[in-house]
Amino acid sequence: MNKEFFKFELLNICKKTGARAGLLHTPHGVIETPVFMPVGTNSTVKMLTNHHLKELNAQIILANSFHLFLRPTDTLIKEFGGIHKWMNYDKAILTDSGGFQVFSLTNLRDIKEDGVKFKDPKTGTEHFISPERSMEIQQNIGADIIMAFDECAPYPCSYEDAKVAMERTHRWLERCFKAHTKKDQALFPIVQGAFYDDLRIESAKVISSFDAVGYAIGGVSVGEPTDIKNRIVEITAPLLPVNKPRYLMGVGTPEDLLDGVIRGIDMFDCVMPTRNARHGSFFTKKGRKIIKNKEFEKDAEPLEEGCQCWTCQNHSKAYIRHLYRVQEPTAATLLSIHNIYFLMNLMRQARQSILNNEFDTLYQQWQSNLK
RNA sequence: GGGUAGGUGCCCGAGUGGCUAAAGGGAGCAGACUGUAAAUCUGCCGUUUAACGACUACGGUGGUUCGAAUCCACCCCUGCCCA
Repeated sequence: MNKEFFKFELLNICKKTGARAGLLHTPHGVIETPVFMPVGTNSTVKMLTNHHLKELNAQIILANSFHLFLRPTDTLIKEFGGIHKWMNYDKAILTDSGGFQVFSLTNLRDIKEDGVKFKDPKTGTEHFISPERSMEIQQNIGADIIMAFDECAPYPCSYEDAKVAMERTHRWLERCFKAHTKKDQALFPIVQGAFYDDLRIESAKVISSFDAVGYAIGGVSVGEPTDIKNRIVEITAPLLPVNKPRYLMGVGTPEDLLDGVIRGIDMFDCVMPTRNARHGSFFTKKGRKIIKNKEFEKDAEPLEEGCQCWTCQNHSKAYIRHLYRVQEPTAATLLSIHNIYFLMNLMRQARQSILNNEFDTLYQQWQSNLK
């Protein structure tokens, strides 16, 4: 165990909702939960610099070991003294294992018991990643939190396929823990089981039997309806150790985050704020908006009234719309800042309301905002 | 004045007798995106109609033909070359 490096303090469980607020201590700072973690696949949050991340007060970001293994290679990052030195970033970093690529690179991979054969999407070069190899890669990269190498099943998915993927994930988890030796890195196991309640329950139990710093729920937001996602989280989360952080992988929209928090989730990540920013849309309390739309042509107001993000403090919708339409990359930067701030700020507000035992009020407020 | 290349929908541009409301871009309008193969992808885009359809359209006018953006005649305009 990594008790000298990691500690989770569960500060409060909202009396009305069961939502949780806590502190996760890492070798690179304390993370206030619930938290939204921006995704920086290639060791940068797309369109942003470390300066932006500091301004946003990001406490932890993600990177992807599969992508970094291909380029610049994990060994190069190790030569540079690990990912924190590599990208000159001193806050916490989490790397995904490559498990999600097992799911998303459908036509470029071949899953076997030993591991997965992948083709580099850019060059076609074939590579092999096993649980042991994933651990080695992630230990070379050197993030604070590393993820188990799992198999994420698609939606929809037959019971048989879901079961096979889940059981393999469990066997791989055993191998991950055996291969994981660095004490200053926390290895999070991942619950699978697709959208079958009994599989999820079984997986949650198996995963919980491993002594870990935190636990993740994977395999959601792969195209399923919201109510199914919520049901899965609802039956899975309570089966995970109470006094450990719970990470819902790949989620999501502002509403998804609140849906997760109220079901006892502490950590989230999603590409949505940054990808949608690059594609021209931004979050508001009244839902997602598209900056290129004509309605914003002469709109002198910020993206969101009262928003304290740097973008909203400095620029109008009309200006950002113009930048987007003439394909100035700065538009994507400005929208990324806003979107990430929006989700991080939502989690800050959630945290405060949980500490006050009134998360229900915030939750209901959001529901009515959207109507 | 002579020669030559051309004039196509908002713009660029393909098309040289029917399969053409007319390829493909761009612009415009709208939409999608959930552990990032994504600064990407999708739909609409002459007028009218809910739609079927109807109407108008390939510089202009006239002609050949069952049928013309495409062939013929004359005219107008533009680029380039020579005087």
